[in-house]
Amino acid sequence: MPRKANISTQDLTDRALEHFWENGFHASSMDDLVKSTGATRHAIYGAFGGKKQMFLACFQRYQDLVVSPAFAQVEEDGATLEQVASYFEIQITRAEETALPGPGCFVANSATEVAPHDTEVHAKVDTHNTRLKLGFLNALSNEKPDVPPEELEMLAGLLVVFTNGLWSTSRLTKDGEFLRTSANQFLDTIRTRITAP
Amino acid sequence: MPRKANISTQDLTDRALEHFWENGFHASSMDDLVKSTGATRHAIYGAFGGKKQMFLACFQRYQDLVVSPAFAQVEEDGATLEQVASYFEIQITRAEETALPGPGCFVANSATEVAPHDTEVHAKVDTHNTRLKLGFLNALSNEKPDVPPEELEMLAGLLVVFTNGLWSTSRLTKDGEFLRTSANQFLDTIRTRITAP
DNA sequence: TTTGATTCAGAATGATCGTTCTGATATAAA
DNA sequence: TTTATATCAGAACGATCATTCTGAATCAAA
Repeated sequence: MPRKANISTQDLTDRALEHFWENGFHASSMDDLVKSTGATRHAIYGAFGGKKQMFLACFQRYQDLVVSPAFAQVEEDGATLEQVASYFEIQITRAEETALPGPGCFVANSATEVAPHDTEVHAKVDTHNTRLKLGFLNALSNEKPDVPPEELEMLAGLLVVFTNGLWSTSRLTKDGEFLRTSANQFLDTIRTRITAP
Repeated sequence: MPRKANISTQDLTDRALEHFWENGFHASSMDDLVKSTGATRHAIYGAFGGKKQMFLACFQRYQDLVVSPAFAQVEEDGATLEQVASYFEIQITRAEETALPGPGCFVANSATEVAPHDTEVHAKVDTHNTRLKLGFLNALSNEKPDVPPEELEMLAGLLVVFTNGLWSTSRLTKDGEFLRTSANQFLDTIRTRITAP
């Protein structure tokens, strides 16, 4: 038998993330993960300690690899709804280039599959959603600083709800253009709302 | 004459539905289901044939017991966005009276947890979402018959996306009032959109 | 009552799970 | 080379899963 190549923990995490993302936590057995990562059980348990800890590492990796690169622009000082639109566009394009219907959002999936029965994952999902809301609020208050803060907060919450709905839908539809127009139309309704008297 | 069962199949389904709804498919073991339904394994396998078939029966029961009573009004001939608002109100109130964060929507949960790896469940989820979209389209076209049909269809799709987002959020937030205002504000933006030039 | 069918509670079964262990093999320093 | 360490492939382990089976208990009809 040919000996397996040594794999860095980061590569290992990347490959595990891909598998968890596609299949979820429960449907990913250690046998599957050994096969799809190309690592040995020894390497996996040495690097993470167990399946659950590997999953948490993948959660963090997803933030760094997928969420942050697309969402950082929304969190920047001068960001407006244009950056929010760009965030949606990036994610939808990525989904189109990968698969539709596709694996959706790793965090949103974890929210329904794992979080309800695991406090650690629940906390991580909460943190992510708070981050989204604060980012959206940043963009909204730059877009229209004169709108009352409580209304902007409400709209930021609305955007988080809609985002979750988008990823949910991306697991069922093969129509990327529908996701795109949904996002754009929704942003349009937000825009007209804060522009109207 | 066959002996009368201690638990009717419908009661059995109701109790199984409750457990599946709260815990999902993978986290519900047959041991759990035997305990929570009060039925024997013999009764369960006799009535359904297996875990998966019992789950599908619960899926149908959820439509009849939860979806239809709330959504039928949206599908009626004269329905407008007022009925859509009432649909959201009913579901949010039920969630508040049950638990928040709560089990969300059985269909939406199945969509992320089961559907991606099970064609039968996938088809049932698709059917449900199509039903939602057609209902919303019915209400929208009654509300403003003069708006171009393609725009109404787009808005109906938007409503489905938002609905999925709402149930997703209801699994994380304990703030029912936030769900309520989100739904109402979103409906408001839809209303102003089809009223504006 | 007796009989035969039916449902009971729970043990048995075989598969699969996450995790640990074993013995072989490669690598690096001497 | 020799030796020590690290990593390999994969078997072994105990727990748990869905499903089937067993024998006692219950019921309907004779």
